[in-house]
Amino acid sequence: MATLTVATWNVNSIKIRQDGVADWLKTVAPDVVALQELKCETKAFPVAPFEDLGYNCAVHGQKSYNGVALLSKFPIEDVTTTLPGDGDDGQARYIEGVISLDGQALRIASIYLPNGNPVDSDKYAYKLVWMRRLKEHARAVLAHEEMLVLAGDYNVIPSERDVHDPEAWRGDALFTLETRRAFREIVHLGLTDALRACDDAEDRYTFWDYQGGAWPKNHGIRIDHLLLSPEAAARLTGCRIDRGRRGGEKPSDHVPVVAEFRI
DNA sequence: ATGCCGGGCGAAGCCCGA
Repeated sequence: MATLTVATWNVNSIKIRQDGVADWLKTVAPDVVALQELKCETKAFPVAPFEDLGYNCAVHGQKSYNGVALLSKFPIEDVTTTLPGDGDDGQARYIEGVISLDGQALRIASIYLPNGNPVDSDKYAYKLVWMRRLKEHARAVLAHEEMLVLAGDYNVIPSERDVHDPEAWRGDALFTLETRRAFREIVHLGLTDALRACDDAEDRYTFWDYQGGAWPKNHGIRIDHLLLSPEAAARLTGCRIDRGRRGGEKPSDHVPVVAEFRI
C-alpha cells in the first residue's frame, strides 16, 4: 500500500518564495503540488530549484498577476489551461494535468479563482461567471470517473465556521450567499471537501491577512480547498493545514493544505 | 473597515490582493 501526497499552496510570488517552497518540498516531500499566484511569466518560472528536488513542472504564468503551476514527482501529461467559454480570458488562473501512477491516473487541477471584490464591480461578475465555467468543466471531468483533485485558492469561505468573525466578512465577495451558493453548486456535482472530510473543527484557516496583526490574533479564513471526485475521496486517508508556514521570514499570506491517499 | 502589509513594476507611487 503506497501513499500519495497531494498539496495546494498560494505562494504569493514564486520568485520571492522559491527558497521557502523548496525548503517546504524537502520537509513534506509531497508527490504532487498545485501552486497559485506565481506573479511571473511562464518562461520566468524558476524551474531549476524544483527540478533539482525531482519535480516536473507544468506552468501557466502571466506577467505581474495570477499564474498557476503543477509540480509532480511523476510525469505530467495532457496539460490544459482553459475552461469552457475561455474566449479572450487573458488571466492565467487554471492548469490541469494527468499524473500517471502505477496502473492508474490522477487528474489534478491548480485553480486560482477570482477574488471578486468589490461586489458592485465587474470583478464580482467575472468571479461568478468564472465559477459557472469551472462548474461546467468539473461536470465534464467527473464523467471520467477517475481520481480527480480540484485544488487551489477558491477565494470562497464555504461556511460560517470557516471564518474567525463572520460579521466582519458579511458582504465580502468571498462570503456572499451568492458566492457560497455557486461554490456549493460545484461541490454538489459530487465532490468532497478533503479537509472537512477529515477535520470538522473550527479554527481551521488557510489565509491570514498581512495587515492588522491578523496572524498573531488568528483572524483567519479557510479559502484554499482540495475538492475530490468520489474515486479520490474513497482513497483519502488524511488532510491537514500546514499552519507553521505562516510564521518565519517572508511568509506567503496563505499556507499549504496537504491531503494523503492510499493507492 | 479599509489599504495599517506585501508584492509587481520600475525607480515614485500606484495597482492589486482578500
